Amino acid sequence: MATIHDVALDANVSPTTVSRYLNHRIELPAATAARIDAAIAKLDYRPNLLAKRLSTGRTEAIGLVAPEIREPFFAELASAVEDEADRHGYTIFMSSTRSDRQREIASLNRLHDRHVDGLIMMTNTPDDGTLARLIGRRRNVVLIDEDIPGVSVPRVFVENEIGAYLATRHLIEAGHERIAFIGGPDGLFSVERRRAGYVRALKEAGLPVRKQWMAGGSFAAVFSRKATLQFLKLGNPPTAIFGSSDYIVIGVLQALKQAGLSIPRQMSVVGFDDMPLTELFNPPLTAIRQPIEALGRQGFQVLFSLLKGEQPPRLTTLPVQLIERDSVAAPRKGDFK
Amino acid sequence: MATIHDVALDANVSPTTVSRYLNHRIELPAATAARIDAAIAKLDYRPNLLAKRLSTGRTEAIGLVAPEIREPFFAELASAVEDEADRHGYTIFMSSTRSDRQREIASLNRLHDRHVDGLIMMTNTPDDGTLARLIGRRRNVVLIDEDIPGVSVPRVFVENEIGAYLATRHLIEAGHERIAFIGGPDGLFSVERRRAGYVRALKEAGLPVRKQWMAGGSFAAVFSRKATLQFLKLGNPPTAIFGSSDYIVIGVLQALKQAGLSIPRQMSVVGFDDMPLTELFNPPLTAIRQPIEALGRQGFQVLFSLLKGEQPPRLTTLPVQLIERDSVAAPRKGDFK
DNA sequence: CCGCTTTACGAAACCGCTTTACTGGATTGA
DNA sequence: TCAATCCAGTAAAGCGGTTTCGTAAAGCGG
Repeated sequence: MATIHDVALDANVSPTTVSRYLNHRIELPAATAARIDAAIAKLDYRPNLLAKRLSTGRTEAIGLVAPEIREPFFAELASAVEDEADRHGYTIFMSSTRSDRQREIASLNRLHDRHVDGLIMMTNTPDDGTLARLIGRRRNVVLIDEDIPGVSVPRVFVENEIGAYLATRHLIEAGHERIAFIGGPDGLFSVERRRAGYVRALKEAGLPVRKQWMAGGSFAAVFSRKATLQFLKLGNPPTAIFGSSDYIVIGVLQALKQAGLSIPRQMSVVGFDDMPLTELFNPPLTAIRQPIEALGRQGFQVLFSLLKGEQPPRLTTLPVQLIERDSVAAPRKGDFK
Repeated sequence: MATIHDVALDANVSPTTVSRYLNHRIELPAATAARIDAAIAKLDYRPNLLAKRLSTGRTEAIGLVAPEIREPFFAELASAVEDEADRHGYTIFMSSTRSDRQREIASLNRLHDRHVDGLIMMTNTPDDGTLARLIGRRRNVVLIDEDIPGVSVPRVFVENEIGAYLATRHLIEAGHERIAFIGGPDGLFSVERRRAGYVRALKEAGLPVRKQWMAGGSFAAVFSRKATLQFLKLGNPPTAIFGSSDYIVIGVLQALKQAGLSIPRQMSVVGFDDMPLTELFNPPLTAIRQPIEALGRQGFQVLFSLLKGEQPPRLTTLPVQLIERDSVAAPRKGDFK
């Protein structure tokens, strides 16, 4: 394969000139430029990226760290990041952490190892400080979707509290008074915010906030399935469930199906995320839509400006939106139990 | 940051020795090894990957090229590849081609540019020879899921023909005699195979193969929706539809909903892929399951052996399986039209 | 004790690009 | 006309590893 030397030789200039010409660090007389262009074409020259990277110390790649890239929410987000990155000449490395601390740390170390120039990080397991400490030492990290307390890197979030408020109010407006909430892992920032929005809507409507109608602890579907079955056993079961993530709602759906309850006739359900394909669910899911695409693009933009040495905003908050489909109806008192 | 020189200095050996020790190309007396280990720990030395890559010419990264990584099928597959790659010390670059030839070519060029050591390639647009020519020049390419005629790289496919046969026979056994088939883009290998399986099942059962019950041309949901509505307008409409991909079935579902037909009472539907979440669809989808995970892992394995200079099998074919859910029932003659 | 093998390691070239510091000649301003 | 400036480049030193070739010293068999 041709190197920059071969091109230089053929064009009768020095490698320096070729390099600077290609990197737009010099303006050459048309004749010289033409000779170089001709040589490049003739030799089918392609700069050796490996050499370039060693020389510049930059990889023009960024890492995207998510709990599980195969899940629609993250897949969609990854796709947006990739597209935005591609348009700026960056490629992306993806890694799934399976919500495992060790894998999260390994991803962070990739940044340290110059695998990538920067990192867009998503986590959904509460940090005990390990992650915060590690991130504190790194430059060029952007946090997306979920906070890690104690770190000061730029963050891009959505309006979690408002979204939960909207969802809950939607249920209240449909006539529900017994509304359950299923959150995710305890201590997780977004979960707390969503719980806060739920509580605010209830209080505002003068409805009681009952501990037995609130569950949490994990995003796993098995968990929310159990929680839902728990709810159904109550003497005073909820008539609606707000799941603080669509994954949680999947478990809710499974539980209701298992219990033979029909949605929304016997139980109304609202999700959070509005991840792809939920409109094809049975029934099509009413949910708070996160601006997944915008989240990804903004995430890259913020990282990009960080890489350029700029000072991006410390916090970007993106709006959410209630998407009404068919999983919410008025409650039918005494319909069961 | 500490370099190999610093370590060498501290351990009182040469960089050569450190390098060879770290790459297991030499066996050192315990004392020397201990000195090196100590120096590494003390200086928190991490090999500069960029230098290593330039030096070896290897990146220990592979590319994964798919039409659209955000779609569940590819997301799942990507996840499997990533996991398998990770376990062998490889990282993966993903890119979505949006079924765009230019983007496919760009991905291939990444391999040429030493971005990656190898490529796992998926395409779903029939090739006019461009791709085949390009791939012919590249080493270390593995084709997954879909063929490109005229290339001789290793391939990993599923039993497309058998899968379609199973799906069709399943419908026949349920009592259907008017079974439609919606394929994907014309000329696509997997689509042809699936059509062949469909035809074989029909013929074997002595059922007629009718052109007006067969559609094709694209994987897009809008397309299959139109095709389905076409079917419904026939004087003699099918009572069951076999969609040669779950994406196609999504369009079918939309059309049937639009037409107010219930599944499976008025129309039975079978999909192909069994991508994640379709069990939550309305109704839960009966489909031929592709072994997505195995496809990804095998794909990596084959590429890996290619990278090691071995001769992997030219063709690996993985088995499929019929997953029965609730979208198939016996036809009810004269139920509509 | 001599020649040979093994052990333990090192010097230096190399991977291919970028970048800093510099130069010889042409142009310009005073 | 002479110094200053600009133009069009260049030589050479990195970047930080790997790898080839080689050697001094120790071990060993006869």
